[in-house]
Amino acid sequence: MKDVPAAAGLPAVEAIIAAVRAIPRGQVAGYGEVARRAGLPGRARLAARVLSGNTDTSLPWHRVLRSDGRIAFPEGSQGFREQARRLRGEGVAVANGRVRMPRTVPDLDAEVWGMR
DNA sequence: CTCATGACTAGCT
DNA sequence: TAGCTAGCCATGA
Repeated sequence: MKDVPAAAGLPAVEAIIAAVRAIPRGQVAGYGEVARRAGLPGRARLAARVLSGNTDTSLPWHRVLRSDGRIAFPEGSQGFREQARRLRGEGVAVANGRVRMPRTVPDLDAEVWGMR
């Protein structure tokens, strides 16, 4: 595992931290999305690295998932269980290692009928 | 510079 | 939905 640059003042890292903090309770976001919001498009892996090195317990890292809505840890690992536990604690449904990602169609009818 | 390693993605089967 | 593959970014040996 590579170490995250200790310099806690790096803009990129801070931006990512801020982006993660910005995720509302009970909601989730992908690594790529977080990176993009931090002004770092295409740096999904950087976001992952930052989280892996993060130690701040107040950081809602558990709200960050992979693009397919799955937890980024290997199933059964401690990190995996911890993340799943925290998510459920916020009312997020976690089934078989994956989370219901906010599909563009929370309501199929509205989408089909062009209502919104 | 090249190679290896990730809490990653997107595309194809 | 599940597997595989190739591409990407950043870091360290």
